[in-house]
Amino acid sequence: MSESSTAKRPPTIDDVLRLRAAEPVPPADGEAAAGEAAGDADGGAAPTRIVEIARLAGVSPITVSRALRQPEKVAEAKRRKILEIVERTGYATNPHARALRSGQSNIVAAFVSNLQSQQFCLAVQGCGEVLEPQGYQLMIGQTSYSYAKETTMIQSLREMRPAAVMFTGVIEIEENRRALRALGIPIMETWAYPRDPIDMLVGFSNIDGGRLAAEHFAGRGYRRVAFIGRRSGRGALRLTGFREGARAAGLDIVAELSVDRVGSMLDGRRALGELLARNTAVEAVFCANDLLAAGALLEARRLGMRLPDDIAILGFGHNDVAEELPPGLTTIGIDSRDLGRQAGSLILQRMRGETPDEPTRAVELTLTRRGSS
Amino acid sequence: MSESSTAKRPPTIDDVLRLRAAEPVPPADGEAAAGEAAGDADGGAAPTRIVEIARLAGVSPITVSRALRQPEKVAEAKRRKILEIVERTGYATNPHARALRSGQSNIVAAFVSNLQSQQFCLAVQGCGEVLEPQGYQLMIGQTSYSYAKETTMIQSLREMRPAAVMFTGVIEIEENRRALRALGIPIMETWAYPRDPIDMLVGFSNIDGGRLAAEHFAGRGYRRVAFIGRRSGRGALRLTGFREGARAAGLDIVAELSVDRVGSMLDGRRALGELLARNTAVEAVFCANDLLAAGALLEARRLGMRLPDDIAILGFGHNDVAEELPPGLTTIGIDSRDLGRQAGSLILQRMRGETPDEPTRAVELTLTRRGSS
DNA sequence: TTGTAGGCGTTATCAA
DNA sequence: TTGATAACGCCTACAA
Repeated sequence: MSESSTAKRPPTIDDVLRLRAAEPVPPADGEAAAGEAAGDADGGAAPTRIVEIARLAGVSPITVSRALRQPEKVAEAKRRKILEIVERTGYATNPHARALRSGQSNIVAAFVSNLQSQQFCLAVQGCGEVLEPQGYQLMIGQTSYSYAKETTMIQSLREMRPAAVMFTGVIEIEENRRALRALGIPIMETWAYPRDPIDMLVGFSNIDGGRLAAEHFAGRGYRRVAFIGRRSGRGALRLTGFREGARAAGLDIVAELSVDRVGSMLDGRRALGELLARNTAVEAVFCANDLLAAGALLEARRLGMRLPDDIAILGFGHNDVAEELPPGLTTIGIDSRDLGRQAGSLILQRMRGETPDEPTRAVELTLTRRGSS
Repeated sequence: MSESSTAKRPPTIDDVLRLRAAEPVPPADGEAAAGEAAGDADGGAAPTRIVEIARLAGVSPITVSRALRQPEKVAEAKRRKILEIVERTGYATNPHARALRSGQSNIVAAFVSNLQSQQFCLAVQGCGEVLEPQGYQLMIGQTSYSYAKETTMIQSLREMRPAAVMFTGVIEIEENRRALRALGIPIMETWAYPRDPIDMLVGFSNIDGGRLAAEHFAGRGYRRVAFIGRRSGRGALRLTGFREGARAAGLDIVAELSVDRVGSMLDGRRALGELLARNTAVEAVFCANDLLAAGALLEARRLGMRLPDDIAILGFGHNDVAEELPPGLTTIGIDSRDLGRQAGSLILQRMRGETPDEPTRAVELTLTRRGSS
């Protein structure tokens, strides 16, 4: 994009001004409190142990514990008094002591393939919305689409001892699947629809997504179509479905271009350039994700093509920035936040010892048509 | 963007196909292992207590503990043997027991203003890169630019008892600042340069950023300039600097448009439309963040304006998707991942009981010029 | 350099 | 419905 060079992909920097940010030098103040172990703040230090509450309430510690965890087992009056004291003093249970004794952590680990992905983050947010009000905390990690990293993270789960784990994806490596099962905690996979989820699943069929893309193209009257995407993971599934759909509808797949990275507009741009250079008279392109599609769309327009007449572009993933690009990107996707919420509520049920009657769920894929197709 | 309607902001959906994703129904398998407490997996269950390692190594538990935490205090041979056994058996320390006894958690809480922000996520990733190899785990929360949410989260920190906290922002509310100090743990603020950080800071001056914007416009010969951004938080600081710089350079600020949301292309688009409707003969617009700038840029081009001749646009934040938009967005920003790394290493020092000699650091602001200015 | 004794704060278990 | 007792697994303090 930089300058007018079109070949160079890493956007060259035309002009860089450097400025050492220097507001009037701040005194290295504020150090006072931090660093010490037990900051005692403003006098009214909150109690740190359950016995202190017990003393104030005139009951035994275990009763306070019950009032907090199983309120129904404590007499109305006592319970009210205890909770009032807890509230007033700002007492907070020590989660480490609790986890140690009960074997129940309040941490739920969430692994995203890529923290930069809007949709994955939305799913995690949705999951957090359900779990946090119940006192659980999400610990977020990134697998970076790397099996090695995934394996490392799963190892570290053994140390972390979370109450449950969720992934924005499915675990393919058998060894990792075994390791996860061995944790003996609820496991949530998402974003695909494998036959044999490890434990619970809120997913959708990427193959169906690809098929839907082909059907959409067929319905709009395009016949010469192409695919841009990764050849592994979900990209491969979307391609599989796209091929099936194309065959069924009698479309010609004139090219399948593979890219290495996920979420790269530049790769999409380059791939479209390459596709056009092949002179395949392609009419419509399905990109396995929205950022690739955004790159392709920008490149097409840069070359003076009109969408969708000269070429149609279809993305995947409901990325709202990409979809804003004129003339609007048609895209297939799911409601990621809702997926996250569903995942969260299943996890919650499982953590409570209930048995969800439907531990494997499918969410709806939708195609949103805009100007690009 | 939808259809050809230009007024409606929430992109209308032209056409929605629904498809119940239905791969061949998967057997609700995989349930087997999960749900139970102590999954005993494949026979070779890893030891869960330090005594088991001690027994295998023929030493006392405390020696194993030392070999793990303070290896230099254990004789070479014993240490090697112990670590070999730990490695081989896959023993993992129970973090809860450890935290309970030592008072040292291995959890670092990180709060981002918005999980959807590429730059904030990058900073968190950078911080994690430094902390994770040292055995710390990042727990990520979102404050949603809401003081109320911020207060709630800070409350929950009392329960969580992390080893340190980092924010992609600074804490303004005095009550929250007090509450944080009272935690007695290292606190890291970022993304601004206040005079009185709570504890540690890796930041930059948003005022300088605004000033830099004005200077850039002056240098390029624009005189009639405008601002689009929030009137609170960092947006307000950037505006302050922009005003100062404009005054110093003799520029006319012909308009200051405020938006309510952060990270909204639509708001940027609308604001630019409004600005142009005012007929102020504006030559250059500084948008307080890149997504606003992207919206403004798209709107300008939709109206057939050429950049930068008809209008120049300057963003803030180094968002790489926004900056890809033709003709390339000029933007001011920092290296967020590096900021995160610096923050991480300061936090690390503090957690180790060292006293960083420079607990308040400034990172470099850079202006990257592309086609839009 | 290694070990012994004991407690961190909570909750499971059993008894009243 | 409430309480006494003990134990979760580790590490601090002190001793050898």
